[in-house]
Amino acid sequence: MPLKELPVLRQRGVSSGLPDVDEAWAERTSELMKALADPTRLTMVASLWKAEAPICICDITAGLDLSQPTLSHHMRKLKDARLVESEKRGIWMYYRLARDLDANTRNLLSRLID
Amino acid sequence: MPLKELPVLRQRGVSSGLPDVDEAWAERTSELMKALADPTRLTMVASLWKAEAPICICDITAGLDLSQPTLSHHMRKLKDARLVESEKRGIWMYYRLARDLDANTRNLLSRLID
DNA sequence: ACAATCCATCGAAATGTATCGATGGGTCGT
DNA sequence: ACGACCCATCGATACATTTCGATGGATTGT
Repeated sequence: MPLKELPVLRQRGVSSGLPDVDEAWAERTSELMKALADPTRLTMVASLWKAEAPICICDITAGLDLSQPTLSHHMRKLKDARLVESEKRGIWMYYRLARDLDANTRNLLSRLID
Repeated sequence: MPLKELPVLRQRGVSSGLPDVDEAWAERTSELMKALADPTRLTMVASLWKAEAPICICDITAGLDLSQPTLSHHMRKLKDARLVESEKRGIWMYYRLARDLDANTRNLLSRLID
C-alpha cells in the first residue's frame, strides 16, 4: 500500500467561486494586446491614428531607424491583427487604420493614444 | 573613382511630415500591453477586476489548469507592471487589482473587460 | 530595355517568453 | 516538533519574437 489516507484538506481559499472568464475572450483579446505589445508597432499605430492620410512605409522607414524588412514585418503583424489595411498605389504601399475597426477597439486606441 | 554620380532621388513618399510619436510613451505603453498580452494573465486580471474581494492563487490554480509555478510567474509579471498588488494573510497570498491604478489604465481595462 | 526604387518574403541569429518539476522558506494545526 | 499546506524562486526546455542582410517581383522614368 504505497499511499496513506488522503490528507485532510485544510480549508482552502474559500472564495471558491472566483468569477469565471470567457476563454475565447481571453484568447481573442490577448491577440489584440500582442499586436500592440511592441513599441515600434505602437508608434506605427499611433502615427496612423493621428495621420489624416494613409502613410507609406518608406516614410516610416525614414523616421524609425530600423531596417525596411523589420518594419514590413511589423506592419504585417498589424495587418494580421486587422488593425490596419493597405493599398498599393504605383510604387508605394499605403497603410491606414482599418476602416472597419469595431467601436470597442477604436475606443481602446483612443484611450491609449490620446 | 568607385562611385558614379549620386542617383537622382525619385520623389519619395511625399507626406514627409508623418506625425511624430513620443518614444517614451511607446516604450511605456508597450510594457503595459505586454503585461496583458497573454490569455492567462488576461484571465487573471479579468477575475480580479470582476471580483469583489482579493483572490488567492490557490483558487486560480484550481480553475486554470496550469501549474502553480506558472501562475506565480504570471502573477509576478502583473505585479511588475503595477497592475496588481498582493498581501499575505496567514498561509495565503491574496491578490487584488492595484488600488492606485491611474484613471486611464482603469478605463482601458474597463473597455477590455466589460 | 535598363536602371532605380519600393516592398514582401526567406533564412538565420539573437533574444525573450511560457511552462514545468524540484526545491526551500513560511505558517499553521496537531 | 512534525506534517501538511501555500507560495516564490531556480534551472531547464521548448517555443515565439525581433531583427537583419540577401533576394526577387513589381512599377515607373529614361
